[in-house]
Amino acid sequence: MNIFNQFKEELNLLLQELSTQSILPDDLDARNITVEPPRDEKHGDIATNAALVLSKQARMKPRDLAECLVGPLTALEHVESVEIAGPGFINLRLSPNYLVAIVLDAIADPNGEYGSSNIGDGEKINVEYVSANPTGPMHVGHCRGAVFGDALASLLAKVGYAVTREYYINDAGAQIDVLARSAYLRYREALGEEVGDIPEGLYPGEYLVSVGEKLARLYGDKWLKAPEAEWLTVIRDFAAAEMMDMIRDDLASLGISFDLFYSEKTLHDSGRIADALAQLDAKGLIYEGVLEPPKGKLPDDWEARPQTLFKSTQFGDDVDRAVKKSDGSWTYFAADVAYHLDKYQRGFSRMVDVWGADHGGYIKRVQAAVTALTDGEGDLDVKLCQLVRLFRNGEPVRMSKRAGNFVTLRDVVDEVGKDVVRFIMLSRKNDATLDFDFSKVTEQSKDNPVFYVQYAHARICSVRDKAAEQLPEIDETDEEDIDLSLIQDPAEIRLIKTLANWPRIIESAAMAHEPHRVAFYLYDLASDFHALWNKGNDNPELRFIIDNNVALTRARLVMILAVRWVIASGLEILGVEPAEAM
RNA sequence: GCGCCCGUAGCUCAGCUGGAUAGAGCAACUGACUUCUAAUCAGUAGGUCGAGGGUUCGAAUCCUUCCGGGCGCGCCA
Repeated sequence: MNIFNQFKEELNLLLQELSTQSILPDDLDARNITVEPPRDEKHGDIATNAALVLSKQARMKPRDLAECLVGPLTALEHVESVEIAGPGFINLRLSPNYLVAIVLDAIADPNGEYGSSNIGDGEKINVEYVSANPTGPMHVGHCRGAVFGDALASLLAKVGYAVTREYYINDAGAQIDVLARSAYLRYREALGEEVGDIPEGLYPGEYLVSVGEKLARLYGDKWLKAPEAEWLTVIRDFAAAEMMDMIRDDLASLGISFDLFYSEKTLHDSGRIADALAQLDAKGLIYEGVLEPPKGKLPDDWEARPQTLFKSTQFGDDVDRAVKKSDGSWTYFAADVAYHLDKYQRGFSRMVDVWGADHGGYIKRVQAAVTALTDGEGDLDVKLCQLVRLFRNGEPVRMSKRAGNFVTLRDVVDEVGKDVVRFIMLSRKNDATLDFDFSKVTEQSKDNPVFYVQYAHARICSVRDKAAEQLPEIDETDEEDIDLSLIQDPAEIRLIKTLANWPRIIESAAMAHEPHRVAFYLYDLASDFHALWNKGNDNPELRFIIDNNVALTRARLVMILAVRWVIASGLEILGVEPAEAM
């Protein structure tokens, strides 16, 4: 249920009617018409720009066209008044009783999840996120993309997409050999060898110690004197699997799980990369060539060199891209081409990748590959997550990878909790940097949005319990008998209007791939609720529980329980548990 | 040099894919606690939406040129 969509349908019917009466032309393009809540309450409950958008097509002045619509709109049920404003906006005012009833009934409806919709129409969509190299534990930098991707996936599911959450394991590159060598060193250490400082170029982290110990238990001294060629593959696979276990645990601490972990290595082993590149070749998009040197500062070792290139420029990229290294192996990009083709072949025309902002330069080439391989059928949206800057009491937290004192995802979750991390990570647009202050995010004040929203939820639970205690007869009221027309105060109506907006928020957030809008909405909803609560402090008649008035109390409980429901529903999308008490 | 992202109140940020007089929070000032949790609320003040030009009924939003900041820029992942 979405009252704005509902009125848009009514409006479309009216427009058709005007077409048959030849007041409007037959083939109207109504796509740009919006039916939405006006920014200013004085403009009523629902506003439409229909007359402005259609005036050119209708060859009428906007206000004249609007005049034609006023009559039929006024005749609609529950419409209290219709006004033409400004250049030709049409503002509708609904009867307050109707507005209250339709919103609260929709939220209470056990057969429909208020806010859910089916604009996705069951279409498959693949959301790929995190995809951290399996070479160590996850650090805070991964955190944001992890939460963002997870919440986006939930959001898309909420609007009717068939979502697959996917993690691409980069287990094929040189860094995985480094992991193997690092683990091998720890293996020797576990067998009693003195290894001293970890050499430059290997991973020094303590987390590999237990991997070395496990290897020692598994293989004894079998690899101790063996050349690298003999142990590399075995230890590499073992260590990578160990790292993935660790990463899965880290993700679980954030409440994140995936439908599929996809290994880059399998792309190489199965010949899928060669297949994908052959497809591009068949389309005439692969050639041997020499790239222009980049303008400006040249890399020190730059030299003209023939390469196997993909004509990504044909699809909007800035330069053509190499798919083979000089040793004949595939580039990372080649694997990614095959990976995205594979997603498409698995039925995902729609794909979303969540990357760190430092990968921005990579977007065009992958999109070019998707367009080329799917003849434009596939759609890849890439969402970049900007940096998270850590602070403690306003002071930046210094991190250096070399010193090994970088903050891990687990450190953060252990200190402030999953819910705080998740909410804060979504409290900014993905492409804006985010400041995360350990002291601020655990503060219990409205400066902290997590707390503020949780507090509203907890307060409602508190009222609910209090009401059951104070007015036991309340439960005897039949659901049908609740008189919602008792909800009349302007602050109450404002709250109802905010609730009415929830389906629009979900829908627009999902279409824009912007889960942060949900977090901002919840803050606004909590704010409306807190405002109403405090009006009850000033004016006891506006409290939710009115001792001698069961009917009114009942109606108000329905209202605030609706708020509670929407908050819980929104938090669920964000992956945050609502608090019953604080 | 080129590409992408960003620039909105003193600070941190929203702004519903082009709508009406640009909104919150923090900080500042004024006020509300024998309460359904004051962990909150109400009010005041604060703006050339980086700058110029363009598109149109209408621009913070789209196009263009500058200015300033971030990221990236032939085989890394």
